[in-house]
Amino acid sequence: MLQQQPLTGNGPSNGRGLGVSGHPGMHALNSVHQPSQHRSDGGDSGLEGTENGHENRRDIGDILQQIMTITDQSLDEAQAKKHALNCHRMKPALFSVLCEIKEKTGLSMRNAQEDESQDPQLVRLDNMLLAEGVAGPEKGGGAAAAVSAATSSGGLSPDSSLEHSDYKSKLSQIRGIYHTELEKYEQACTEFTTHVMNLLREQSRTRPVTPREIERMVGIIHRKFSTIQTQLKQSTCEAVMILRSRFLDARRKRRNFSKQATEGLNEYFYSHLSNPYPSEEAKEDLAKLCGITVSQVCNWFGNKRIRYKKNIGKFQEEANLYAMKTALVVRPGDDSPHTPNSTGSGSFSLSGSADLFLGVPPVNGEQSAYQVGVQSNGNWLGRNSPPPGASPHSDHSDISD
DNA sequence: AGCCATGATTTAGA
DNA sequence: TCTAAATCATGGCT
Repeated sequence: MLQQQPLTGNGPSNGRGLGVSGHPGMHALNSVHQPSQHRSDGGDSGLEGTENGHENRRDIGDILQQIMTITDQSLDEAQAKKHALNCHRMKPALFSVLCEIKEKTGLSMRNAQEDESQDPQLVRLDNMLLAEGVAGPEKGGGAAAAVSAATSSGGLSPDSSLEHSDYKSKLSQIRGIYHTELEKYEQACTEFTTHVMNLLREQSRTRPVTPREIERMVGIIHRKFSTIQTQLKQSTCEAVMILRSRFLDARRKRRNFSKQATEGLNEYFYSHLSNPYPSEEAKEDLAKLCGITVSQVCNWFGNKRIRYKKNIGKFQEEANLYAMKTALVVRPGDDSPHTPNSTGSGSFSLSGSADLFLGVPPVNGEQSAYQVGVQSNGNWLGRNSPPPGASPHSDHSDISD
């Protein structure tokens, strides 16, 4: 590399100043030019101390002169000069001077602070897309996780597999669009970068283009495209969120339980009418039996209790129906206490015997056996909350006492 | 469309 | 944390 020292700090330039003194970085050039005005001075430090140094300074001054007058010449002349400059033995020196000047100009300052540090927002979006199964590997992952989360927390019954596939297909649609767009952007980015790099390479024949400048330019392009990508990711996230909220919003997708499930729940309810508070274990059994979640069982019992209590008369018929049903399968003499499903039979008939102490369907609108039994015991209908430790395990005895 | 049934959610209390 | 009670929101029937 050529030494730069002799090119700077050499006193005032001539009045002509090469016509470039207005440029922010051109004071250096002025200084560069200056030696040409004092060619005979000699005796300076560095290169100036040698014959070679004098020679170099004179050459650079000549080159700059030529550059500055180039616009006054015809195109052919200019081309010839350009060629001459390209072939000039001092070209590398001038080139490095210009590089140094460029280094100090706006481009280097402007982008200094833009240097990469991962955008936290982008990281968040990436993580979310990964979690949702939009980004990352195609199979399993987020989509399946979202679906399983939906079933476990939202309480969708297994027969909502239709919705699952719907959700999956919609998610894969979003995924498809996302990846297509992402690919497009990446391709465009690559193309554009290549184009710009070619352009810079082309320009590097006539002006100094440092690798760092190319790097910065590429950085700028990538940042621009990354902004677009962020927007794409944001939109994708929004789409997934909307899809998810619709899918998970159980209210929106409320489905009545299957007849079998409702029957199972009712059987338990009416056979434990004196204390319709299933234990945790019983809830789990019921959930399993009815193909619903434990929380749905809780909801159902909560609703049932309050609605039954509010309008016992309305539920009389239903109560009688289940009383008959249950009575039919009661085994005479079987009074062993157990949870409904402890036998694993899938029927609540055995435990039902406890509350069927009257077991007789009422005739034409009279108070039902359940009603009499429950009220005479002053149980849950008369209180605001269940007794501490209320459990179906103990409720068998509280009526027959 | 209107009504009722029903599953889910919210709020307050113990 | 569980429950009662009120309320919301949807399904399904007429």
